[in-house]
Amino acid sequence: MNTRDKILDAAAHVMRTRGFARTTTKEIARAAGYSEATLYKHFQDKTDLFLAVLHAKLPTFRPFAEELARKPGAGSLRDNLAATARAAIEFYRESFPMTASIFAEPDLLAAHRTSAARRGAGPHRPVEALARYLRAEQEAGRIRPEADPDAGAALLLGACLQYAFLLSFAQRELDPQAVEAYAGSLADTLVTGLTTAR
Amino acid sequence: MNTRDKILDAAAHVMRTRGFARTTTKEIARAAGYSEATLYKHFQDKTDLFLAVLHAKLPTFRPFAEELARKPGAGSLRDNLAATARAAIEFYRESFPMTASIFAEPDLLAAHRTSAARRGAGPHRPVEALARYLRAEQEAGRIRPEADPDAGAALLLGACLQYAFLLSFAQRELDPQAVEAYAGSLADTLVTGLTTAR
DNA sequence: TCCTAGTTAGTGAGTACCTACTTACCTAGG
DNA sequence: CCTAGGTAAGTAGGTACTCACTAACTAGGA
Repeated sequence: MNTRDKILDAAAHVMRTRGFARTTTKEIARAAGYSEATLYKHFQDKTDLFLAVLHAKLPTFRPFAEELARKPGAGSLRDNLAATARAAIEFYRESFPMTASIFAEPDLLAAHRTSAARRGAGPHRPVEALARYLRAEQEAGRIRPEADPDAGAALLLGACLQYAFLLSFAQRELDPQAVEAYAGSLADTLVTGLTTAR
Repeated sequence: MNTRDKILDAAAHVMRTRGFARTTTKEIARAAGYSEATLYKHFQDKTDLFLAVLHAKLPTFRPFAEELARKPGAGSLRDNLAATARAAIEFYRESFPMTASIFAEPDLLAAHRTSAARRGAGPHRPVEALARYLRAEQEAGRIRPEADPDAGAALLLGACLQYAFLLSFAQRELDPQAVEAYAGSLADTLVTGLTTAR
């Protein structure tokens, strides 16, 4: 692992523990095992370093979205949704602390938003992926035609985001059994809504 | 309005615009129209001031929760849920920037969590209020008995939280027409799920 | 095989600035 | 005269960032 990556690793670690705003260049340098001046050989300034950390270390939903794209027609709709909910809770749980803390720095938020948009990333992508899957199931006839796939996707993933938010707020760990039960009842409630005539 | 309240107002305003972490005592004092030293006549230190701001200025869901408690049996379930969604989006939209930015300061988050718990507030309260309403409707026979009111509440409010989150991230204003349509399709999707047999 | 010059990766010791917080003082009302 | 509310002018410590420097390695010409 080269120096730049070591610095990114250390910065991500310090950001997660000390919090975004309280992270100092001195602390990052010490955690990485280099001097402060070395940071500035590899990054223009602190903002540049933070954007690089966000780019490199924010978890991505892409692998699961790709799996979801292969699923229409296979497996039960309910189980697919429950699996999506479990993956989404983990995804949001991992990304939330870092994402939320960017809101403390409006300037950084703006910079991150533009750089993320340029890369085609963004927080709405999971919802879009799930909505695409639901539309495919709708065309395959497994979801009733009047249903709204966008609303369905927003409901399921919103509940997952909220779950992760509450866990972060309470500073609790994930309990796999509780997640399993929660994801299941979300899927049950949602599927019945999507598949049953009024 | 007394000095203390003026300071709280100014602090809340600066926190919203400059961001939580970047807010300085000097800036608050200037915005309030007092000297920096005056802040310390009214608050012990900066943390004490911030906790007071959070206590005084965080929006509350209580008025709407109370209205919701009077509703079971009156009006259509769908319209009640759509109204709840609209209120929740506004509530989350207002409280999210401040709430999320606390995550940048783990120490402050912990302090706020304990002080909020002591006052009986907390981010889970809206979900609980909605779940209580849904249970009442279930007992009144307007929701099928096998449905899970907790899951229903989590789905609806989660989607609203997510909507507010995305708006904050995109730094867009609320578009009442879009909110109306969004809340409606959420309620439609959810109600069908809660009221129809499989 | 040496000598030399350039490059790369890193650092110790600062600097200029900003921050939360304090002190000594003032002033008006009761 | 005392006290509550207010201030100007600090202080001590922390912050991002810079600069002059070193040591190790590389390339290439005589």
